[in-house]
Amino acid sequence: MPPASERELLARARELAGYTVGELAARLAVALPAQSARAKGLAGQLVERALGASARQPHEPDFPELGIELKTIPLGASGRPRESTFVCGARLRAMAESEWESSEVARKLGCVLWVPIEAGPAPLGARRIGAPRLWRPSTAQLAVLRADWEQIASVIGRGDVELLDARTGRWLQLRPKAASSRTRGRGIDERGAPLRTLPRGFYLRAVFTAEIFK
Amino acid sequence: MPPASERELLARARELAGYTVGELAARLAVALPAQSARAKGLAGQLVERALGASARQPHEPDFPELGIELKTIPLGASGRPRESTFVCGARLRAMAESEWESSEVARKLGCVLWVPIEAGPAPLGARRIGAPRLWRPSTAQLAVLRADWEQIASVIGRGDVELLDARTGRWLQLRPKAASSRTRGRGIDERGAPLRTLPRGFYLRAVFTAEIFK
DNA sequence: ACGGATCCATACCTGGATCCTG
DNA sequence: CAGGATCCAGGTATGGATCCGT
Repeated sequence: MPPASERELLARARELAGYTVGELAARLAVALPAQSARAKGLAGQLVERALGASARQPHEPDFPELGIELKTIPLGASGRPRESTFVCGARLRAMAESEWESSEVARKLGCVLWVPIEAGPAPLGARRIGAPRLWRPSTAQLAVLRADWEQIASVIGRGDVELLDARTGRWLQLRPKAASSRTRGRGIDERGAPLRTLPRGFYLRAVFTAEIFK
Repeated sequence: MPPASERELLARARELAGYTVGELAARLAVALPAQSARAKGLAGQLVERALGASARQPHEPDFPELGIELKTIPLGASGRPRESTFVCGARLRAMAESEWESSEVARKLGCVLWVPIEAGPAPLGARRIGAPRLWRPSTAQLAVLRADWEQIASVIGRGDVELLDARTGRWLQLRPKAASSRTRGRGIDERGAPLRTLPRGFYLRAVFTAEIFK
């Protein structure tokens, strides 16, 4: 079921291009909610299944053997991304001991298969899947992403996550990642003591992913 | 919905006595599985709901305001318990810093409302709920429970949980508490390093609970 | 008889992302 | 426009206990 090679993965992804999300859902026998707000991550999960992404352990890329991460991304009529892209959850307690090279962000972004999906206002079922793009960051891109990550990680590592907001970082940012603003996860404060705080995640700004789709 | 006093809780529990589990399930609009092996904790959950146990945070007793823990217990025709009683899960990593006075076992056992339920072989739906008993351990009982707990906790605290088995402890024992023997939870080894091991829980032996129902 | 194994319900967490005001 | 808020699916952890082979 999982693709045996990068080549096979790409071939499968190309076959999806042109189909609508509704057609894909029907093929996988999945019902689409009527309101798109009720289906936020659904298209991404359908594409995962269609491409044979493995049931993975947390922190693993979608295709562990290939080291490839899958991301769907909504493109507007202009061909530009309409939303930022979620990269991964931020593990606040472990951030102080993390380094860029071994970070989850670096591993997730090392190689990404982007699958564009037509953005609204069309109903989700009518939106078309686009041509996939396999991307590895350039040296210049990596340098910026790393600088953004290191800035954010150092603040979190000091226990000052509450001082950060989504304005930090040129291309990579930290934003809430939770069911609601009342959700609490585990972090650490300035003294290293346990702290219940809003869970956060790393996101790529749309201005950056637009570069990839230029 | 939660009882306002010990008196009110006991009154509610007395009203349940004499009903069958099937009658209680019907009143709460819950279906009983045909095989009793598929319904292991169900009677306990039905009684919780019938008595108004609060949706609690983990580590809290069932009735936090009253400091009372609810336990159902299967009694055979002889009036003796047919099973051991689960007390609470063992938090292997935190055990080294725990003390009996503030332990979850001591808090759970400080005051227990026992609700007997007729044991098999009758089908679950036909088993009758018995007369409740509000129990606080005697000084002598507490001393033994504490000694058992301290013996077990010291071994866990050393990181030697793998050396323990259910034979340790006169009245309180440690046994597996998991979906299967392959399940793994978080513990620590002799050096304090993280260890994935079988989750365990504290249980009261039936020879002990038999004392309470003498 | 009892030590080890297992079963259900429900809450919580994580990964999939997009929604929605000011 | 974009920062902050939110929504679903699926897996894991926990609390409710009893099952069952030796």
